[in-house]
Amino acid sequence: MTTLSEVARLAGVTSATVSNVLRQRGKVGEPTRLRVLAAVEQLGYRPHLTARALAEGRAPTLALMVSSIANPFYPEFALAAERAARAHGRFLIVCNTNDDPATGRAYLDQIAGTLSDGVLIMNANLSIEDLKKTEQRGAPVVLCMWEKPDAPPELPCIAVDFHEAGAIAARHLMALGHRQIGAVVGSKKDGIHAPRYQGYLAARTDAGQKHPHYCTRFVDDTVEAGYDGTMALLKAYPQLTAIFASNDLPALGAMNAIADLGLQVPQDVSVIGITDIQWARLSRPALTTVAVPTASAAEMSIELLLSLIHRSSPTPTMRVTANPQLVQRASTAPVKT
Amino acid sequence: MTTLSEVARLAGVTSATVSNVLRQRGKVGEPTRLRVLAAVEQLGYRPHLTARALAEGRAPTLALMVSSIANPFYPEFALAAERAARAHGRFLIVCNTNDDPATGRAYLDQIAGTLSDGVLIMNANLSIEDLKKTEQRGAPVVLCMWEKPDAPPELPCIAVDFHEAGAIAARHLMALGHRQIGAVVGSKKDGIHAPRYQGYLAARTDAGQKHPHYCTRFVDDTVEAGYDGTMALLKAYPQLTAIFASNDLPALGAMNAIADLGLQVPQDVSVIGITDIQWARLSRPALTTVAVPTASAAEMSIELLLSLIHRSSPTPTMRVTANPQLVQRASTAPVKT
DNA sequence: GTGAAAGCGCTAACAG
DNA sequence: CTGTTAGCGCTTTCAC
Repeated sequence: MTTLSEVARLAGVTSATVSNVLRQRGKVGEPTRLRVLAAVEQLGYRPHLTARALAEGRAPTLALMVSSIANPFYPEFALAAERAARAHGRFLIVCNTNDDPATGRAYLDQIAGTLSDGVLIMNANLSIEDLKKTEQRGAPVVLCMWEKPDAPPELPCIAVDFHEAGAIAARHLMALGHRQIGAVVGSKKDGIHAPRYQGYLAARTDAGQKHPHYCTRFVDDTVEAGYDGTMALLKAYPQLTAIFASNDLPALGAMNAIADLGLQVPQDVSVIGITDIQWARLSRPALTTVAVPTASAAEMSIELLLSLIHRSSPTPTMRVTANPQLVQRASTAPVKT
Repeated sequence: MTTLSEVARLAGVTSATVSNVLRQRGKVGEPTRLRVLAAVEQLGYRPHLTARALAEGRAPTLALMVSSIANPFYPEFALAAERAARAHGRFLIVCNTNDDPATGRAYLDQIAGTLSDGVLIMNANLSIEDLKKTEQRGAPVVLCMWEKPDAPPELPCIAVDFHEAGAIAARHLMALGHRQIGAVVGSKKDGIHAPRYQGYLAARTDAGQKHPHYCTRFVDDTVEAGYDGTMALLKAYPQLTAIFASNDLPALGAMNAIADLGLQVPQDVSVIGITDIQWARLSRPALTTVAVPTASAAEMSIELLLSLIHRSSPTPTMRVTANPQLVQRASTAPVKT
């Protein structure tokens, strides 16, 4: 480990000067600058990020809280977030809360403001109070990909119009002539996917159709749960010609269930999801879905977080991503006549 | 941000004492201890991790270098690694090199030894020289899930017997009666998957069968490339009854290709992969594969890294994971007679 | 047992 | 332009 003062000694200057050279502060004579640079090169000096952060009064990283990076949706977000963080000279710490509030709190307590300057929150099962508390301690918090709220949000957030995403899915299915549609919602009734379902419902109502509540299953946001939910739905209501899933994972499970029932997607039953994760286009048939701008949401999240860190803006800001968009692939088709 | 000395002042002691209390150093009188604890509680004090690391002369995190966390294999590894790191009081920084050596080097230069005490290397397209250099600067490096080498490794590593994994896959296919087998290898001929292919080849040779080299395609390690490779193979050699893929991603692609050719897996063509990623059991049909102990490899990697950090052991150590194991699912079946 | 003091490696005024 | 002086918040001898 070679330090600043070692470089300084070799270059015959003081560490302050070396620091100035390295930080491009100007105000250093060309000859000394060159000498310093030579010494840096010779010694292979690299700044000590931890020390620098401490001296600068900031933390060296940003944190991303997710319930589990193994959920196929998060890596895509994390990748984009890391890139954006790097572009701003920051490193990203990924914190898996495992959906456990205690773990999440422990993370917040330990790193917010000390190891991380700010925290990105991706569904991590943390209470607003906990988040507000860490915010008050000086570590800004940004809610990533939250539902676009009616009222001003309680915390800074990047909002996605999931309600509209649900509506888009419903409209697509209806445009194909589907009337008997089953809904597989990947959360509790009032959970995280509720707005998507509401959007779906609203679109159907707007079209003068009613979706019977018994044609809906509230399940976990997994392939397996989507499988089970669809299985139950299709067994109870064989007349269903389409499945609306509130997320791609359950949608993929729905396709499996339909296949296991000896039916064909999309000839017998159409399936649509929401998000457009990587696997949506890799499945057979490729999944029709409503794409949500994941990467740009990640970038926006980082940018909002950094602006909060720098200006410590007190008012909760909200930024809305571009609108969800239909990605028509092979899992939806006109209803059989 | 409340600091140690603020706590000290409130408790009517000095910061050294507070530190002693917090670090459970003993040697503090019970009454003072209680007073300090009360002050900590009252002020909501939390140690400043960055400052602590600097004072202790260590870095506050560990780093994991991967080419891209969006590759479906890595999140599972990263999750396990993060858990293991947490269990040892460390935080994990995920570094996406995007397969670019320059990016990887930049990461090493910046964080190794300054922000991270050590680095886990998961296929990140970094040269051994670069890694040795960072090791010499005092930041231990561990190669994760490397091929089990014949010679002692140049760097500490967690080795997996991928050669055996390939052999297991071959034996399984042969046991089902397959003789006409196509191989789709997810790397260059001498690339990262070479040992798996060698293992496959060796097992076939041992069984007195020869695998014609023209029945092999070297492709990228992706679903799409596996699709293309299988497509080409099957069009050229319709007599093939099975596909050996060196990884699950190309294996999944192989299944898609077979389906698009109007054939059935496994009735017409069997498919086997290696790794057992999450999606292997979710595909339709579920993929038969040779499971590699990902999670335990991650734990072993963290443990080896930490032991290197603590004892700075100079000799490259190698630890071998448990053996790969066949996971028989629905994508393989006896050859049609 | 507790306090005083030095220092981790760096940055940021301020002097000269 | 360059050096001096203070810290950042914490840990760690070493006295008392």
